[in-house]
Amino acid sequence: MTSESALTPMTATEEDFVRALGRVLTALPRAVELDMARAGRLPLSEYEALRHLSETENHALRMNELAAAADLSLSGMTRIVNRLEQRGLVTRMKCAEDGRGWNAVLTDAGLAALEDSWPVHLASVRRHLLDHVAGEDLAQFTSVLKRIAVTS
Amino acid sequence: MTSESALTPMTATEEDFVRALGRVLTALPRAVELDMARAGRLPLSEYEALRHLSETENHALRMNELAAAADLSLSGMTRIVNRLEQRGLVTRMKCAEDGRGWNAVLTDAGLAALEDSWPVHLASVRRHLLDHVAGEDLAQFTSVLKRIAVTS
DNA sequence: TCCGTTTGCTTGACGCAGCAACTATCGCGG
DNA sequence: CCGCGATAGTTGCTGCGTCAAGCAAACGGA
Repeated sequence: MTSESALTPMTATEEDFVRALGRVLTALPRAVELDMARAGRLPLSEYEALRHLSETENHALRMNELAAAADLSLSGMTRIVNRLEQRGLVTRMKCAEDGRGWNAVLTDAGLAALEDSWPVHLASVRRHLLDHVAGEDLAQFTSVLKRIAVTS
Repeated sequence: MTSESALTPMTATEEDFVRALGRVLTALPRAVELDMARAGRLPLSEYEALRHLSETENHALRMNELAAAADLSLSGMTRIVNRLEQRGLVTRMKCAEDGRGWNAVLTDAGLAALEDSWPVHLASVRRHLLDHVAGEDLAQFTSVLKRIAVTS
């Protein structure tokens, strides 16, 4: 962010690309969120949290791991887990090895809610995203996306 | 969203792609926003609003046009313009042809703020995004992105 | 010309996420 | 074994953006 560099303005192609991406950035999560809401399923943030839990051995994760996995601040994740806990989809269990730590643990009801939601989520992602990239080189896209996501 | 279809689960490639995109979706705007904040410049939402205004003939847009351009709800744009107006970066002028309408008009101070911010914005976008797609086929990406963004 | 509907915008209430500040625990150096 | 910095997590505060309700102007039919 030092301003010593020349700062060539964007080319028309770059400009076009950035704007198109910007539009996807706002439109896509909104569309999926809407589909989930309309179907009376979990909001995306909660869905993602439960999904990450469901993917571990013991259906449990430390708060900070969960936050990192979901790309959320720790405080944000605290509030999500609060909500989930109040509805019985998750339990908090003190971490045995580290007295400061807490594990968010998926309950049976949580797993059920996740399984109830995933078809809606999948259909939405298919419709809004995957259907539009059919026939493209997904691996190529993925590698580019990963490079982008890596940056500070 | 009708559940009649078979709902094939994602392949590993698709899964990977969706996750990578998800990460960019959250990380990229956050990174740019942070750069702007650290440099003491405009937040992204205000920057975009001013930018859209600056791109018109008379540096003015109706509220609903501005909201649509920025992919924001009308009420959201009302609040942004409120903020901008309080700081003198924008003025509201009653629309001549339609008594219900208001134009958001870029002031000199607004233009100055925009010009002050754009190098930071550009550098940030270069660093977080464009640098990582150098040598790729941007036009191809753009066309895919546009297809995605179109969906309901 | 008058009334009902539609449109443009604002406001109120709400929920969400982030940062900063705080508490509690850990673990290391002396 | 004490003290101190680092780490885990929660809470207060704030800003932002959405939806729903409200208000005012415009339009269109009778």
